[in-house]
Amino acid sequence: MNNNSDNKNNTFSISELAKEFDVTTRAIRFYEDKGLLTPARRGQTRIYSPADRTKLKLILRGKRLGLTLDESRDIINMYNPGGSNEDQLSTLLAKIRERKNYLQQQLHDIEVMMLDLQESEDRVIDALNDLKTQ
Amino acid sequence: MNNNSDNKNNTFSISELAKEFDVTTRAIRFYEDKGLLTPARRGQTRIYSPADRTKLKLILRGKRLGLTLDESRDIINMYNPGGSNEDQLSTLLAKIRERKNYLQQQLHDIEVMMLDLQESEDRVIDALNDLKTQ
DNA sequence: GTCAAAGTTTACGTTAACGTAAAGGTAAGC
DNA sequence: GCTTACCTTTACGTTAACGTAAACTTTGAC
Repeated sequence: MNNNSDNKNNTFSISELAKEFDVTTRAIRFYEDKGLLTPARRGQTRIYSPADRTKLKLILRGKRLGLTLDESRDIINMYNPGGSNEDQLSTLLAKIRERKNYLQQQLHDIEVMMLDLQESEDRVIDALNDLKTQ
Repeated sequence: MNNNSDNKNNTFSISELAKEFDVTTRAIRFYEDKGLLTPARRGQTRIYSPADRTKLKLILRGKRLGLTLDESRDIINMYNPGGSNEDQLSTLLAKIRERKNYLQQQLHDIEVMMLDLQESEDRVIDALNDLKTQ
């Protein structure tokens, strides 16, 4: 056996995750600083579980949707109720629904922008054809 | 007639637009600094046409989708071919398609996140029901 | 043992997108 | 003429999300 960090238990090194998701290790450590990830350690070295990997995935998805890291952390926390107090649950429910509404708005924005771009594309294609059949 | 800036020709003052879209006048001027808007002037005062208003709308839509102002400017410029050179048109076409791909990715991200949030919402609702029927 | 690759911490630098004064011009209403 | 409301420019401040560099340790391969 020659290279890979972990062969049996499925865990990941920081550079493995960095490669897989095409981010820098600096970024991953930064997410940890901000409290979004809390990998285990073997000595000094960080060891990432599949759960950590999933969280990173969620973070990056959030980024693509224009969320801040704080917002992504909130969303990640939404996935496991945790505090079972009724007030907390209600607050959480409200947040979830607010998020869904925002996503709904984004969906609409994308639809409209897609249509606009499609029109632009059509016009550009027409213009190109005009040049060629000239 | 008592207040509004313009009664006949439909133009807008900076604060009118600021109110309508719920942004600050500072932000609107900033977009101008960055070359995204170029309103007419009456003396020093900025006067916005419906076209300017539309551009502002595009900018804000872009923001909601996580675009930078530079990217939004690019997109706005995509809407009118302008330079009719063939190379330019091809480049433009490529950009448009790249944008569409990105939006496609975002659509997928939203779908997935929506589903995840729906599951979370269901779980939270169940938890709340459990508390009440306890 | 040593060399390169990958890991670590600490810390200063950078960019985007405005916020927030400061200091002043202009026009309407009283 | 004075206030009030809205406009202007100039300019320094701020936050988020890392980049980049320095200085050091650990580890597998030869």
